[in-house]
Amino acid sequence: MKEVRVRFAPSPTGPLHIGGVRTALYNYLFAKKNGGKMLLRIEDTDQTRFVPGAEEYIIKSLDWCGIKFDESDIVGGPYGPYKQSNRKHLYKQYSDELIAKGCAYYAFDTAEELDKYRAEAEAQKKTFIYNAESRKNLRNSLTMSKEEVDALINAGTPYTVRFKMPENHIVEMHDIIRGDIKVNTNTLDDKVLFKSDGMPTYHLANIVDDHLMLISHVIRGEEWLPSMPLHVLLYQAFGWEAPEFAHLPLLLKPDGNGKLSKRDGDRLGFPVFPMQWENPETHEISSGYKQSGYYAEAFINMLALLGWNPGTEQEIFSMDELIEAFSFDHCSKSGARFNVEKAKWFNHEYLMKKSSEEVGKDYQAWLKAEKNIDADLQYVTKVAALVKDRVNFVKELWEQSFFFFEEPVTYDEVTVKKRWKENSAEMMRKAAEVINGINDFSAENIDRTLNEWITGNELGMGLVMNGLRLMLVGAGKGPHIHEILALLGKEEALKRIEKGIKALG
RNA sequence: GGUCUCUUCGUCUAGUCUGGUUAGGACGUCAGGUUUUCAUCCUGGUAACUCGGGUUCAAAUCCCGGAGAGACUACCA
Repeated sequence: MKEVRVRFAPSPTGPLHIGGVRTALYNYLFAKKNGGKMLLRIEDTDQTRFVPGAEEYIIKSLDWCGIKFDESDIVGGPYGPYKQSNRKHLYKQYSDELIAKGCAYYAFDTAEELDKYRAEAEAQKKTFIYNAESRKNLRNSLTMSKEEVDALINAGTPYTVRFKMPENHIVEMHDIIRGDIKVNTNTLDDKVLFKSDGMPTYHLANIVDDHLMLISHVIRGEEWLPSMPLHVLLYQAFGWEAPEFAHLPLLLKPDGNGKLSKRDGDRLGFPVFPMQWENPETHEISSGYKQSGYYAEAFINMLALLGWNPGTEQEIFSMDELIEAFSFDHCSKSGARFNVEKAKWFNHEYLMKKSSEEVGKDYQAWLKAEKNIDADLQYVTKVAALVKDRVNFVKELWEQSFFFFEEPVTYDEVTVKKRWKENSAEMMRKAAEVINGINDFSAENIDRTLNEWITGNELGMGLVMNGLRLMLVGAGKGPHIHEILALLGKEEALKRIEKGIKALG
């Protein structure tokens, strides 16, 4: 097998959404699995759709995901430049070559004229197609004399170059995921290859660049399947060997129908973008996985399993494990509906696997940023160790551990009603005495001492423990009492008990 | 409308090539257990082969036909 070379080729027309990230991921996994190269090519042939910051956003996002390129304008490479606007000068000769070979022709129809034809056809419930039939009646180099054409071009008349689609020819193609596909060229149209603004269209630039960059496998979304015949025909017209194709299933909306779009995210309460994006024009902010608290590893793991499976029951994969396991044999053909709950579960799994130190560090930063609390790292790490298994995200840690950072201000009404009995106050005074008497204030020792005291005096475990919880936490939740006591320290604990007794009486 | 693609639990999917499974797993959900609390966790349950024909002793799996869904249908990618 020849060297595997794949590319991810986004258009910088906005932020990359998770479908695009997955396409990049599968390209990356396939390349690495096969010891090949992965390159990034920016396809910015449409100058009217340029969005400032989009290219930088794409690069930063993929970097966060851990998808690294072997060749790009950033890291360099022997086939650059890797941005099509910087390759502009390359394309015209190929368009000329096709015309010389009789595979393409000049067309002088203006955009307005074509719009008019489409509107007229639509009025009769028909579709206007620029093809072998209609091109006979349109203004192009197939209907005009050479002199006429030369005169128009020399006069600077705008023109496009169109592919001359062969008539009644069956294009036989093979897709790695979908198998054999046949299409009759009569259903296809004469696509524009070269625009009147001097830029190639996607179709031309894509084929030329893939050829020049020695791409072996084209791995892209299913939305490209309809242009596959044109692309195959272009390779044939040039006399080039075509790469292999793999068209990936689409990512669908979690509700309703259709493919996932940029607007779905914040409408349904989950991000569609890897990282937060601010629209440079409207300054509207779209949320991102990173900012929502997802770990990149969890995000990638979740995305990898949307449309691919290992064939085993393993679900948690590191990037290296994904590379090892990846194969198109286990890619599905049908679109995958995105599921937020499962995404959260993945993050939960990764959060549990992380060390308390790591989670503690993130939580410490969160506390500073969100609550303006300067917490000691050692202390936060201990808190994280106690509660990290209970949440999906670092930001949810607060809900489970706020009482380690601030004393209770209110006491949960339902819990008070249920747990605070007539003799509770008296019991808490006694408990405070016992706690005050503990010298070795370790969780184990507190646990033992409290247990001995309660069982020895037949006081009722629930009465004492639930009462203490109310004093220390202000609610009926949290880790074991002895753990809370040990972390809070004797002084703080006693203070809270005293305060609680006063408050609840 | 036309062309192409797709179709297994609510969702992601295994199984289809090489017919014979109690159609498996995960998320969700429900129940139970653990826990002095809440959560986590553990155990169990729930729930699917798009429909109709055909071939066969036997069809999710092979064949034919319908239905539904999606993508594309720009001098956008």
